[in-house]
Amino acid sequence: MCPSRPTRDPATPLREAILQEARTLLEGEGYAALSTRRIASAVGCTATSIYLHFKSKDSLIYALINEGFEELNRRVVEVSKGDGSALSLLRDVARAYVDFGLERPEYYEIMFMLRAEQMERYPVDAYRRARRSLEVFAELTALPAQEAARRGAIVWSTLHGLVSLLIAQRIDISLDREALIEDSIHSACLGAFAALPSGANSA
Amino acid sequence: MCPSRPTRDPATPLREAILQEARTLLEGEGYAALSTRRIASAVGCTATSIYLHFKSKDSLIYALINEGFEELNRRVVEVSKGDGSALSLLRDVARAYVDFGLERPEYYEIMFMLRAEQMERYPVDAYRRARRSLEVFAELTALPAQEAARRGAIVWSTLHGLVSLLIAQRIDISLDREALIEDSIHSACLGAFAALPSGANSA
DNA sequence: GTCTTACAGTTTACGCTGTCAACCTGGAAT
DNA sequence: ATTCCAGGTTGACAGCGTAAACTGTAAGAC
Repeated sequence: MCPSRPTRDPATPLREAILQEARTLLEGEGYAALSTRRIASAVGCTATSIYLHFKSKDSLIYALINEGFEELNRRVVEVSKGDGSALSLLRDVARAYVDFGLERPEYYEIMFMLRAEQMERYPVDAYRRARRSLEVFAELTALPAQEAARRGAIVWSTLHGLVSLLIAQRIDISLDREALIEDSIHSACLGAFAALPSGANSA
Repeated sequence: MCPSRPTRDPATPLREAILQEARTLLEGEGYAALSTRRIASAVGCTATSIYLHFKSKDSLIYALINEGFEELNRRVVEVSKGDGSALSLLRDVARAYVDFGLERPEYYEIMFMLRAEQMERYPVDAYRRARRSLEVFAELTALPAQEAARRGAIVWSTLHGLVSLLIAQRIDISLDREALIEDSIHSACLGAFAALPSGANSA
């Protein structure tokens, strides 16, 4: 009758409560603030209880990463279904990608800026699904598979460079941010369609 | 007369020995392996002794970051002094940047892929020097300052996207790596000189 | 109605991290 | 001879991820 510890709401199962708190913590204080003990104390359980529902801290993070990919995929695929020229569609999709990164920087960070090597192996099937957004870049080039894959990678890496540097606040703040984004997207799309040197050695 | 602990060589001062061991550890096992206790035990002193020579672990890392920037700057500035058209010079400089990242991935990681927010404030003067390489991108465009700065940022972010994704091994390994690099560099240089939408609102 | 089993938590503990405060020690200066 | 100090050590603290052992409780079987 005198619960010294903040007993949690038994209505929502613990797994969901943990995920919810992890989301809150990630969005509010960033990846660095995500610790099993902080999640547990906010949720009202012990740190080790998390391991009853997640194999490891990494696998909990992967659950969040998956949610991020679901939203990114949803946004990108939706925009890719619009009408217009391939170029203007690609531009819209690129814009959607950048917007996602800037609107949900904490999710972008765990999805794309975490060193993969030091994390447990990302489940293979999840990985396939995760890359869906990136395939859209390739498909929109309407090129043969191999060439398209390379062009898609170029577009993606260009946008990723922009987003990751903006998120990390490494870009000179005196620059006109919106103009930079617009120009970068334009440049990325150029890279998708322009004549490039390696055109010769594509199968 | 029976030194149970591996006594260090008193010829080299401790500060240099710590730095040397940090370099070795970084290059051999990556940033994640850099811990004060590992450095100390390899050097033959205690972890707290590191704080006699560095304000914090972060400031030790900054020393390594500075070394990285010195090498990058040296490479980039050297190449930028070559002769050839602005476009071909920019391409060479871009190549030098990418090569640095791929040849010294551990340094590239601490220089550009560490989240700055969670680190102590980077010393301002050091920061100015650090960005020297990036200014070269801007200068080579031979445009008015503000426009050049934006174009330089576009080139940089494009190359950074490529390098960081390659280092993190996030790019489909079935892609022809060399062709991807070549095309990306070409695309980045296009972005420096092509007509871009925001040309109107540059002062 | 009691015994068994399984689940869903907790407690405790281990080894790791960065860092601080207190202590020690040898040599130079007074 | 005494003092001072630079340059080290020891020990500790708070935090981390996580493994092992323990506990309470609910459902099923006899």
